[in-house]
Amino acid sequence: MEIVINIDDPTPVFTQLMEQIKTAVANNHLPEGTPLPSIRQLANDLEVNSKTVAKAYKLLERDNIIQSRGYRGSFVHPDAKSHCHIDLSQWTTEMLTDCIATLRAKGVTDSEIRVAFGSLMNSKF
Amino acid sequence: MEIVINIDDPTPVFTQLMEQIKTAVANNHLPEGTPLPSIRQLANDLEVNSKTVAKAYKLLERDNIIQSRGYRGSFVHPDAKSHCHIDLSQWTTEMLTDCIATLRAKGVTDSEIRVAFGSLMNSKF
DNA sequence: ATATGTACCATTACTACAGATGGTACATAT
DNA sequence: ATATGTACCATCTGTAGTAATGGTACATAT
Repeated sequence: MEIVINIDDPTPVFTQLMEQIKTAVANNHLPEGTPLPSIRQLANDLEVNSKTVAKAYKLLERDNIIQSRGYRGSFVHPDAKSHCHIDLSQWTTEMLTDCIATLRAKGVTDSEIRVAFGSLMNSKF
Repeated sequence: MEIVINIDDPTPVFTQLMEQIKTAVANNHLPEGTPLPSIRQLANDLEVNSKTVAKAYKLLERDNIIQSRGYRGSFVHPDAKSHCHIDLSQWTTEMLTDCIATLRAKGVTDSEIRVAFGSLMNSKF
């Protein structure tokens, strides 16, 4: 299992991490249950901040790609393969695309959409 | 017809303009067909930039509250009253609220929503 | 000439957020 | 002791958008 971080790549580090781990799971390079390097260990190896790795791990856990077991470490999720093709971000894009397209069709300005969106995201609900 | 701009109000000037004109139409202070002060004139009176007034007028025209007739000036839209209760911004808020709520319910991070939203708004489609 | 709406060009100040970094601390286990 | 994930605190840089300002110009009319 090799993870390579490309700093010249505009893609955020935590995203590169997620993608590579996800790909490794899909390609059977990381079978279900396989222990992953610890957050601190991986951060040290890749020379990135541990919070950055923690962020990637946290999102991967939310997507059911990996499992965190506290002091026991992190492992590939038992059903990782079936979940790693469920692209939540793609679904998010589709949802928003429809919504924005509808608004634009009604003549709502992009600026107005942005402002309304910003207000909604600020009011935590 | 009096329009007052409050600089201390965090509400943008062009928004204050829109609201007051809209309210005046709803309250019959500005009957359909009434000529509005010209963009430059109003900008001069209120001591704001003409582009700011133009922006308000443009949005009001999109909402069918007023009509611009080029060199002839701007007038209250013939069907202004029936349109001035159709709150496009409110409708926009409702659309986005639903969309965001759905995404959040699925566990999508606010940060992810923002990033996806930003990408979509940049790619002009 | 003068005035209308409109369409470009541009700049400035302000705000907000992402991404990443660093430090500290906790409970839990070996 | 050492290591695990995790949760706070914080700072910094870069980017991006809004709001508003200003200037110039155009076709169209009185």
